Amino acid sequence: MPELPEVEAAARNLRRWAVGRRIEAVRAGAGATRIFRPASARALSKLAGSRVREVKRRGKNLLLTLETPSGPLGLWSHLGMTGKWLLRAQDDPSPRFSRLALDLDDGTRLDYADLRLFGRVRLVAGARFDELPDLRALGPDPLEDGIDAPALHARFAKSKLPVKVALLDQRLLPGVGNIQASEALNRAGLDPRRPARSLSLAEVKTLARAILASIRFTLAKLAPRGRHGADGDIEYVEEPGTPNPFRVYGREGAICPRCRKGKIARIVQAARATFYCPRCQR
DNA sequence: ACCCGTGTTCGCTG
DNA sequence: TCAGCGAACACGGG
Repeated sequence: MPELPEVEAAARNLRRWAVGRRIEAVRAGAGATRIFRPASARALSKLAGSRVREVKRRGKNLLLTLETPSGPLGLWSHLGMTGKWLLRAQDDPSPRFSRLALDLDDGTRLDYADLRLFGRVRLVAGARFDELPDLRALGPDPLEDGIDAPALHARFAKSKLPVKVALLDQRLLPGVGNIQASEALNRAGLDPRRPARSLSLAEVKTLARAILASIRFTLAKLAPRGRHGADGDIEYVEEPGTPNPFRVYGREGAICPRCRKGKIARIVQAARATFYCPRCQR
């Protein structure tokens, strides 16, 4: 479920699992050529023998810095819709849909698994992430840098899009996705159909607080999901059958958690589902 | 069988 | 040049 909170959880996992570890072997799974760029065997081999130095996150992007004999190497990972980094013992089989497997020097193996293949993993020469246009275009990260409400208000003033759709623009607020947009607008009491340009500065400030609250709320629900195995330090993040952790997303027909009177409605905006309370979101 | 899905990118239009 | 729109990507789950 990769929006900012899930990607942040992935970044924390990767730090615990891999920082300081040496990558001893690399294996490409089915579909690797689709997610891994460049997909050549030579590019893959650059990973072997490197050591993981640092894991950062910007929006939904994971930025790993590896140290190779010939200097720093960047590994940029975007989870798409269904991407996950998972840790296994090297003796255990890879998870389903593993596309890339990295054997670490402590007997564990990092697997990048991705059912739908919308995720991407790519090498960045010299770990110079700042030189990549797609990354440079991203606005400040809400969790790391906070939200500059006046700046967001100024950007909204130029947009003809409904505020819910405008929130998905990663150049404004990287990391906010379809779920967090619905969640934050409900918390803020704002109608997702309103033109972004119609929001007052006070409303944008309320929305900014709501976005941070929603991200932190979701992150707190994700954090306890890591587990220690009985006889080792392997931690699994997957938790099948967990209940819907969201307040309005996926809850069409439920009583609104904000006003406790309206019923959550589902509408479609820009071909994506939006959940909101028609009674209290104005 | 049909519809839906946490994200991004591409081609087209105005 | 660019904001906005719809389709495309891929494949399992309900």
